[in-house]
Amino acid sequence: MSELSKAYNPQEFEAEIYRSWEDQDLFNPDTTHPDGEPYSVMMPPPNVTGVLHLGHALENTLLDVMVRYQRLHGRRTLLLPGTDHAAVATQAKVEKLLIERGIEHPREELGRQKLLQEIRAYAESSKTTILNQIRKMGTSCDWSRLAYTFDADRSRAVNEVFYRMYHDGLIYKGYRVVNWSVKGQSTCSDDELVYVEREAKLYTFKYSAELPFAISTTRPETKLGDTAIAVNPKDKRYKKYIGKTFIVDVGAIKPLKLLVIADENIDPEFGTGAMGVTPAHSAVDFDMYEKQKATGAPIDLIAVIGPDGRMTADAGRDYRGLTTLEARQKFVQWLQNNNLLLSAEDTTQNVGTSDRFGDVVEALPMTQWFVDVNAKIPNRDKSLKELMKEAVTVGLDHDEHKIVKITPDRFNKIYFSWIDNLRDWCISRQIWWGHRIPVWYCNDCHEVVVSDLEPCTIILQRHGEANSNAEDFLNSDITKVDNHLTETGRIQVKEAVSQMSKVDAIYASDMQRTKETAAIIAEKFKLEVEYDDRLREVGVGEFEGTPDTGNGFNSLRSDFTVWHHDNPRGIESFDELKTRVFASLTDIAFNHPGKTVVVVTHGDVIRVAQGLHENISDENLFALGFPEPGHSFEIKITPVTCDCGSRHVFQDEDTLDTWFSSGLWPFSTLGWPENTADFKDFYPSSWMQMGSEILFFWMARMILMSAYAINEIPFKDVYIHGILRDEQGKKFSKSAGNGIDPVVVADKYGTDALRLSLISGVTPGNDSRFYLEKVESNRNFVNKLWNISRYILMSSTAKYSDSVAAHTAADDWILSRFNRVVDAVNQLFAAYNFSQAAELLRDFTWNDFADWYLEIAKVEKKKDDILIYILNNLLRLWHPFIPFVTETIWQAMGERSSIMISSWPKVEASRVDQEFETAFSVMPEAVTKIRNVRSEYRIDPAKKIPLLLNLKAKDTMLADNLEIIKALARLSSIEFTAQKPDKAASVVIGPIEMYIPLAEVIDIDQEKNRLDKELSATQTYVVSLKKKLGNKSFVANAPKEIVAAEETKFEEAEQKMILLQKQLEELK
RNA sequence: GGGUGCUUAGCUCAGUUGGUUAGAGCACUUCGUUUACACCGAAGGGGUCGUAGGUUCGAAUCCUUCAGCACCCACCA
Repeated sequence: MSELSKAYNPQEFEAEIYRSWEDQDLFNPDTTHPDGEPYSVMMPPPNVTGVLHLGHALENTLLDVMVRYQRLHGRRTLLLPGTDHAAVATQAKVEKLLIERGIEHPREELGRQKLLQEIRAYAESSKTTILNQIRKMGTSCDWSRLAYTFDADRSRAVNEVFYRMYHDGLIYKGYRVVNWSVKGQSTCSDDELVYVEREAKLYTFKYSAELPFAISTTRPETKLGDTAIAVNPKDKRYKKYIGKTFIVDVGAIKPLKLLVIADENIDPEFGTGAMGVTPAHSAVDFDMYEKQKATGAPIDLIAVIGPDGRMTADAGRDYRGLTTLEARQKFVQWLQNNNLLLSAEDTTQNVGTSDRFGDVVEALPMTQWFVDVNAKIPNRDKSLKELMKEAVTVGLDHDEHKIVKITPDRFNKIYFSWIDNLRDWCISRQIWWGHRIPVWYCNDCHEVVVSDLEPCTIILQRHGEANSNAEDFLNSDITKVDNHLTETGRIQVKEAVSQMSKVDAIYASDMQRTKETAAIIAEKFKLEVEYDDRLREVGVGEFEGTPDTGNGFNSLRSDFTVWHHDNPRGIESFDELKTRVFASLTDIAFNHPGKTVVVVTHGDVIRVAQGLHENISDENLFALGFPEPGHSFEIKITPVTCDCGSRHVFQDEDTLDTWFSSGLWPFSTLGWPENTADFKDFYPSSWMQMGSEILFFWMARMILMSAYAINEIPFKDVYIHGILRDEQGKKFSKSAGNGIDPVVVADKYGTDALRLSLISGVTPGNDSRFYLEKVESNRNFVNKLWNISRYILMSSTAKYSDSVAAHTAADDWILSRFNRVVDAVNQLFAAYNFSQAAELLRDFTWNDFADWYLEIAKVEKKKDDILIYILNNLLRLWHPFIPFVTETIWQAMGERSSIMISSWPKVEASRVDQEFETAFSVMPEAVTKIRNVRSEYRIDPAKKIPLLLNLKAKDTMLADNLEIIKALARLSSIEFTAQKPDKAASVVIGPIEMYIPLAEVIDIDQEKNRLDKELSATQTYVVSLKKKLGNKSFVANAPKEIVAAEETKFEEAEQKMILLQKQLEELK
């Protein structure tokens, strides 16, 4: 043991320990506790492209503390790790990077497949980073079950739920007002909006001079699309106009027909009390539009703003093509010119901005996919909304086992109010990075096909560089077998192969260069190559052997119309090429559903292949790019057949809201919809944990999805944590520049210290602060524990035993204390008070154990077995919080298997004796008081001094433990006396009087002063107790125990007071 | 506009169903190389628990008022 260094150096151990846990497969519940009671937690998946920030570090710590605690209890504990593809966030991020690289319009310039490829590549490389950072935090998650919201298994779950919901009538395609990000060219959900307060002008105007009333707006330009005027039905001023239609011409393409309608929500006090209704550009107004439609007095809907953020043709000749801001100025000017503008007041308003793209979101009417939260689910007579409510109140189907318990429970209220205001959930997005909506449209009969079939992933691999590429000549003649791959080409292919992980089949064009390419791939995966002549390069006709560049083939084909349907100079027409390529790939997809297939082929074929199942014109299709030699594209083709028998379909272009897949996380991670063993064992999960900010995004959706798809709650308990703030209480953010990288902190102070710091001060649902002083303090503690262990291991030879015998009072005391601590820690864990549990342990470790018991042990000796016993158990209590240092010490103690899979200490109730603990407390008290006197009289700490005790002390624990007092207070002798000596400092503890003869340093005045101070404090106390006990109501009403306790306190205090008075007397 | 949380020592926070002379860590003061630890040890100073009321024998704790701070929600056009 002597080789342990004086200070604990975490860098020396942490990485190695984590590796050894992984090597022993200790995170896998099947390895460690195959027969235990299951306990499962799904890690909230961080974004693939993210880097670990303090929030993640906190989550990981909380999860890991809990999970290690459960594992120590012998449960079959699973912490399942994963990442989220984070649709919008990731695409926005990669697009930004591409723009920085000079690609100004990534979507237009790269096209769908190529952009997806860029995003995928970025996501994959980034994923490794965050997963390694999670390892760094010491998180004990089972890497063998790693999941990703965008992998094949999770995609399957997504499609399955979509399929079911669609057929249950819960998913519909509708034309409604949605939130539209012009910058992102996509919808976003209500929850993805960030409201920003900004200055605005509130304009009040009349549509025309004839109109009897004015309206107010902050967005005059939208008024070009107004179709109604809403007033409060009780508003006397306007009542008479309700039902009337006014025709006004404000410059839009045609005069506006404005119907005056009644709406309860109109506040007569606001503005003029009349509101211009713009159904196309306000969700609220759209509701009125729907209502009017239902009541048989429909109003129009005129979209005056388009998806490009500019005014449409319907806005009128003068406005068409203007930005909204330009249109606003113009319209206001027009109002002014016509004397219609009554006022323009400054005001502030909250505008919704896109969470990810940052631009102000427009409300636009569009056809999108929605989840209907109010429709009854077939055969269940309940809506999704109702299920979401049941899950946190009475339990699903009134089953009390199916209740999600939220900690802290005040979040229930917030959750309910959110549900009450929930609108149908817009789930379609126009970005490309995400789960493609599993809907196809038949090109032949135009029916909609919704399929739950698994897609075939096709890697379109272009052959490596061949002679024809290197030397620039065209080759589509199959008989020409001397066109081999070049050395460069072979290297390209080998590089490509190294990127492929799982391949189930290989198809290839039967030309020489593709054959050679396919052979290299086949070799790695030990597969036979299937050749398909439909995958050959486009026929170049008369141009065989001529250069690819220049005036030949290329210039001929530059006019698409020439060869679209025809074969000029013998070249293959686009129609022929497309037909054979689509047919080949369709066959492949139908033969390999759910599999990954490599298709080795040529540039033009790959170009065309991208159009399979896409609604894209031939011209645009041919305008797409294709990869360089040796590179590849990946497409997914689902083997869909329309009811009419046609396979000629194209897929809906939209992707799903990322929260659709996140909502499935609790069960998609376990292999659902397969009824896997994991799903049976670990579902519903035991605990879920999240920040309050994603309560709605995520928790609500998980409950919705689980209740719908499985009729089960996703997790039993959900723990809401707050966010971390800096020392000033500010949020950590890039813009504020106050970011702290947890990995850097872990490197410097150790992961254990970081973990302790993260959870310290954390209480359920509340924010907490994080700063480096905290980490430093915890680093110090870790070092303290290290040194406690070092001392015990160096000085003791005992072997650990479960049963130890107490020999002295100190032994009984520490064992009683220890067992009480275990009990208290258990209770704190049950209440999710991790911070307090750690604090309690720290207090016990540092004060009781190190400062007192260890010091006593140096005096009493022969305590090896108890020291080892406490240390061993203490390490296990600490392990969930500080896994690395506890494992390091554990191994140093000679334990063979990991502390991770040891067991949680049991409370031995028989060891607990609180009365004894109280009686023992006289010991530290006496020592402290003597030290106090020494300090006050500035006695050299090294000098030993004598002590005298009054005879009463003989009846206390002091008398039996004089050696301890002597050593800890550095005394030369202890004797009993009936009389106070002269020139001595005196101290009172209960009935005990202690005298320290200090002839040479004693100062009567100082001593008087000292005693006086204590006496007056005691007197005040005695008086207050006397008063309390003199209060008849108190004695009559307070519980007997309380009164008795107060009486005891009074007697003790009075006794002390008398003794102090006596001592003071003697000084005079 | 509605809602939630917070306000306790210089700082960061504990304080369980109302009953201890209100606690901890950091910081501060004084002292200290006694062979586990200076990332340490010893001793000490420091709070009328945001304000004003109320309930109670008894309030940091329960109720009400007000103030400040933070956050969430909302269609004031």
